[in-house]
Amino acid sequence: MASMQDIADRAGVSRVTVSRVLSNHPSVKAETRKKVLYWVKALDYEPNLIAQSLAGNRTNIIGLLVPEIAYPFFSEIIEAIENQAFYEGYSTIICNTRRSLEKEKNILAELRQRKVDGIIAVPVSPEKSLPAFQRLQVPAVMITKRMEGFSCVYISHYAGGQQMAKHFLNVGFQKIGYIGPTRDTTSALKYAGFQNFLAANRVELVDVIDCPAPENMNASLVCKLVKEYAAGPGLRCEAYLANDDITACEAIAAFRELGYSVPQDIAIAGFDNSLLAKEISPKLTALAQPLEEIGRKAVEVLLNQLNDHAEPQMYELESRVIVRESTIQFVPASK
Amino acid sequence: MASMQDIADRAGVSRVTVSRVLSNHPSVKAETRKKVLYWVKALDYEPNLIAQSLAGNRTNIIGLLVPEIAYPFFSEIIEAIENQAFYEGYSTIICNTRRSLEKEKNILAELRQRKVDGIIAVPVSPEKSLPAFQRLQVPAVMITKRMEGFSCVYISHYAGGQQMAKHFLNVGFQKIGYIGPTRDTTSALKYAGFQNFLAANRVELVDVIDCPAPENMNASLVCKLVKEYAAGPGLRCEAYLANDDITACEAIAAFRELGYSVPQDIAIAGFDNSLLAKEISPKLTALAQPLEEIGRKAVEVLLNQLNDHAEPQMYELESRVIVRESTIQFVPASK
DNA sequence: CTGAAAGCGCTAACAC
DNA sequence: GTGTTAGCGCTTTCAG
Repeated sequence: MASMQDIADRAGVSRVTVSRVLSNHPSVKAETRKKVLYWVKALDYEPNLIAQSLAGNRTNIIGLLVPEIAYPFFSEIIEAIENQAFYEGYSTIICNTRRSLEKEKNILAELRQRKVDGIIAVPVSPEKSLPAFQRLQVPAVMITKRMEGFSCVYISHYAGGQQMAKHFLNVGFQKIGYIGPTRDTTSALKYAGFQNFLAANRVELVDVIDCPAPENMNASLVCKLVKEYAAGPGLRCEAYLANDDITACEAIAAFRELGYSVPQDIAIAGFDNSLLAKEISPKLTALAQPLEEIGRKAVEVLLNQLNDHAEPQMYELESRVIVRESTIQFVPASK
Repeated sequence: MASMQDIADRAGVSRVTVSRVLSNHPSVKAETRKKVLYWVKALDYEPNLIAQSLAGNRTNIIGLLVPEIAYPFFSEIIEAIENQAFYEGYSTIICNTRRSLEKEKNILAELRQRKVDGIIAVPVSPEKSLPAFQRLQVPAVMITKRMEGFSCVYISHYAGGQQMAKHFLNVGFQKIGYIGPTRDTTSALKYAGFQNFLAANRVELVDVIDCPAPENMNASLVCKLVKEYAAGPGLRCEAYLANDDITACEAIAAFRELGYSVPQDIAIAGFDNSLLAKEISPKLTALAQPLEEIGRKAVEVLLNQLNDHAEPQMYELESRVIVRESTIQFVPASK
C-alpha cells in the first residue's frame, strides 16, 4: 500500500505537495502536479481515509438508527438514505435499536466514538430518547416522528388519519372501524385524526380493535387478536383502517380465515404504503408516506446542518391516499 | 472531549499507563489503575475510535454489499448480519450495488480506503465481480451465491428446486409450470433442479412463463407478462413454482385479475420465504432460505478469517419447503 | 509555488 | 510497574 510519502519520494517533492495535488489546491506548478499524478497512478496510490479522518476532523460517515431493518417501511427508507448519502459522498453505518432505549444509548455512544459526522434516526421514544441524543456533539435529524430540539422529517399522522377518513366517506362507508394501537405516539395521532374527521361528518367510529403494533415481525399476534374479536360479535363494520400495512395484511388474513373476503365483504386500508401494500392481493389501499422523499430530505437537511450550520427545523411532508383494490368493489373478469 | 493525555495529566501518570488501564493490561498497580479510572469517569472520557484504528490497524467495521436493500429477502439478511456484527463488536457499513458492476467497484474501493476489516457481499456477478473482489486486501465472504476463491454461505438452489418439485408431486399435481427467469445464475439452478426432479418422476414441465426477475422493485412487469401469457392459451397448469416470493405475489395478482383464485383454481409457490410469503393472503408456500442463519454464519465465517486466518471454504446451508395455504385446498370456515 | 514543523489521539517495543 | 520513544498517514499553519 503506497502512502503519500512513497509518492513524495519518487516524485522528489514533499508529502505536503502531494497532499496539495490530491486535494486540487491551486498553488501547485502544473509540471510538479503532473509528476506527482504520474506516480500516484504508477504506485496505484489510494488515500487512507482513517488517517484523513484523524487529521482532517471529518469522517464522511453518517449513522442511521432504525427500530428494525426488515420491515418494508423501514427498509425502503434505509434504501433511500443510503442512496442519497452515497451520492453526497457519505457512507452509512446502519444500526438497529430494536426499540430498546438501552441499545439506542449504546449505539449513540459508539457512533460518537467513531466520530461520525451526523446522525439520522427514528428515535425509540421522542421523550425518553432525548438525553441520549442531546449528548451527541454532532447534528442529528429525526425521521418519521417529531422530537423537539432537532430537525425532523415526517408526515402529519393526524392529517393522514383524516385523509383516510375522507376516503372512507367518499367511498360511502358508514360503519367504520379501526385496528391498531390507540395510544402509541404516532398511532394515537392517526387514530385521533381518523376519528375526529369522521365525527366532524357525523359518522361514529363503530369499532376499535385495539391491538399492539406488529413490532419486531411478531405480526401473527395481530391476526390472532383480530380473529378472536371478529369471531365474537361478528362483523359490525364495512371498512377498517389498520395502523400500518402489516396490520392490514394480518387483518385480511384474519377475516379470510373467518370466511370473509376483502373487499367484497369488508374493506381494509393500510398505512405507510410500503412494498406490502403493492404486492398483496387484493392490492392494498393505503396512506402513502413519501418514503423516498423522507430519506432524501433527511440527508439533505443533515448535510445543511453539517456544512452550513443551519438551524434545526421541522419538515412536514405531504402524505396522500393511494386507492387500490382493498377498499373498492372488485369485479373479477369472467373466466 | 477529554483525551488520554488529559487523563494522564490529572492522574499524574503517562498516556501509556492510561492506555494500559483501559485495555486491561495486567501490569498496572491496583492503586494507579484506580486513580486512572477515577479520572476516566470524572472527565467522562471516551476513546477516539479513529485514532485507535489508525494506530491499532483495525477498524472494527465490516462492509456489506447487497443488490438492493428494500426487498424483504435482502433486508432480512441485512438485519441478521447487522445484529450478529453488533453482537461481535463490529459496525456495519451498508452499501447498495444496485446490480451495477461499476458501482460495486467504486464501493469496494471506498471500503478499502476506509480500511474496513472485512466484507460480506452478494456479488453482482460471480464471474465479472471477481477482479474487484480480488483487489481487496481484506477477507470477504459471499452470501446467497457461490464465487470461487472466497468463502461462501448459501443454499443449493438446485436442491431447492428439487425440494419444491417433490412437494408438488406429493400434493398430487400433475400439470406443473414455472414462472421466472431460466438462465440467470441462481434461477437457472433452481429451474434445472425443479425440472429434473419432475422429469425423474416422469412428469413433464408443461409450461414455462419466462419473465425477468422483479429486480429493483419493478415488479409489475412480471404481473403484466403473466397476465398476457395466461390470457392467451388459458390455464394449462394446476400449479406453478415462481422464481421468488415477489414473482409469486405478482403471479397471484395476475391470475386473480383474470378471474382465477389461488389456491382453488391454481396453486402457486414462492422461493425465499421472505416476509412477503408470510403476510400475503393466501399465505404462500415457499422454499425457505434460512435468512437469519445465512447472516449469522456469514459474520462468523468472516471473523474466523479475520482473526484465525481460516481458509476460504464453502458453506451450503439446508433449505426446506414451508407449506402454507397457496398450494393446498383452502376451506373457508362457514360464516 | 514549495517545504519544514507540528499535531490529530492512540498503540506498541523497548527500557528503567 | 511505569515511562520514553516511535510511529500510524494525513492536514494545516507558517516560512521562505
